[in-house]
Amino acid sequence: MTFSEENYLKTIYHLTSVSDADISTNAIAEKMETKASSVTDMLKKLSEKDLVNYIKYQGVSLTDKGKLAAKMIVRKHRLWECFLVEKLDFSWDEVHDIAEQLEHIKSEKLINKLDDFLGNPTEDPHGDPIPDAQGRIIKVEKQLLSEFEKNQIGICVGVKDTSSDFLKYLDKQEIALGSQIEIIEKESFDSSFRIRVGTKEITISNKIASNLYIK
Amino acid sequence: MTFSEENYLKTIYHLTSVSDADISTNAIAEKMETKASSVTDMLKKLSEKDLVNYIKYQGVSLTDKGKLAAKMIVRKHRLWECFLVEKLDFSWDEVHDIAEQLEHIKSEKLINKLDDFLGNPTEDPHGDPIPDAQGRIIKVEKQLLSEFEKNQIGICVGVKDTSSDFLKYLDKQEIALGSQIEIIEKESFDSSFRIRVGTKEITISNKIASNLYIK
DNA sequence: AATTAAATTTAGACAAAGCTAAAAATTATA
DNA sequence: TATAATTTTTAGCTTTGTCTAAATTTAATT
Ligand SMILES: [Mn+2]
Ligand SMILES: [Mn+2]
Ligand SMILES: [Mn+2]
Ligand SMILES: [Mn+2]
Repeated sequence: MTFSEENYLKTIYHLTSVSDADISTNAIAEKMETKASSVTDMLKKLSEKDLVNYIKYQGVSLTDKGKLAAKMIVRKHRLWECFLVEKLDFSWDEVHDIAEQLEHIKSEKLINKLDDFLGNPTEDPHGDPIPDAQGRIIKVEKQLLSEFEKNQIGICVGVKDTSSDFLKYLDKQEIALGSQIEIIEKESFDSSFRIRVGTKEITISNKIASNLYIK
Repeated sequence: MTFSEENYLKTIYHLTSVSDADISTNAIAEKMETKASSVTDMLKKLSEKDLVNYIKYQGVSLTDKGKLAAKMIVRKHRLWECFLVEKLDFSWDEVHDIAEQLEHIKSEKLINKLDDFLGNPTEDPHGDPIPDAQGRIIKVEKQLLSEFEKNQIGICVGVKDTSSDFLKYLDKQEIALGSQIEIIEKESFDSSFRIRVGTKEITISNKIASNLYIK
């Protein structure tokens, strides 16, 4: 499988996890910053290899084979992110681009040994689940902070937006995975929040609250 | 720089280290298991980028820029091999092919952090030197076992042939980097050797002796 | 020196993956 | 329902890196 094929599978996998319905050509093109015509070409190719179910004009979905392949790429991506953060001391906003490269390294033995070396983690540095060697995922119950109400208390367990900018903002506010967050006030006008993180009280916009997963 | 360009540079670098003279198109083709015409095409491209000095029909050599680039790829290859052996517990005959992939990962920060994580090793699992971030190499004095004479004693510090088959043979004979080797007898008829490795006495062919570096 | 052999380059073709522009199908709207 | 807007596909072209076959250059041998 080529890098490009792997990237398409991964993108379809990620789009599926949010919408559930069949994925449109344009949605893939937009996410991958490529042209719809290129997507069509690749969908034919993936369909030929039985990795996706593709009907002209109707969108695509992953076959079981394609889904497993996608999960293995996600597994590699997230394990490498763990390695970079936990062993090489990278910060969580620096690892994604490097993992985008490392996820394409082909060696089952390597990834399984890496998994063991890291102590078989179930989540990556952004709180996202790591599929095991069989593609199984441990789902963790979590809600967006924006769905919380006044006086509720939770633990930050993940981020929805994993952009470097957002992660650096969280660092600045001293919000990390494991931080306790208490809703002090919810402003009805703009849906912003007054929250307590550890000992500090801060105000965050609704956009921020909509990208933080809490349990 | 593409994977392919990197592989050509690396090949030219390795061929240079044995012959010193300009490298021929055919030598590159043979080493890379490709066709001479493909090599010619790539040499033009590398020459255009000032990575090699290339004169039609006359062979190539690396420019300073090309040599440094090649060294950085070799650096990555050998550091990853160290990682695989020392941290992930691979054996020395399993790591080359995986390192062939990992050597193309682009991130200076990654490779320098990996270097630190490994304790800044100067040699890879096969006894080959690891260039530092500036491309400097610590040369170690070493001779082929085949050049040794009766009664001489030395330490195994490297292998010339790094094929899996040869490395597995050495494992079987319990010869590893650091093993003490004493020449008991040199058979003049076929240039085979009777040697002592640790407590054991074994006979090795000249071909074996010509692929073991001793200090 | 002339001829032959070997090495190297050129010419032309192909597959992968991308693009633009035009055609076709689907969806939305009047 | 007919028309317009949007989405998707097709057709044709480009780049990268490879190949085969033919042409050219260099090296080796009479
Ligand atoms: Mn990531
Ligand atoms: Mn992640
Ligand atoms: Mn190697
Ligand atoms: Mn090595």
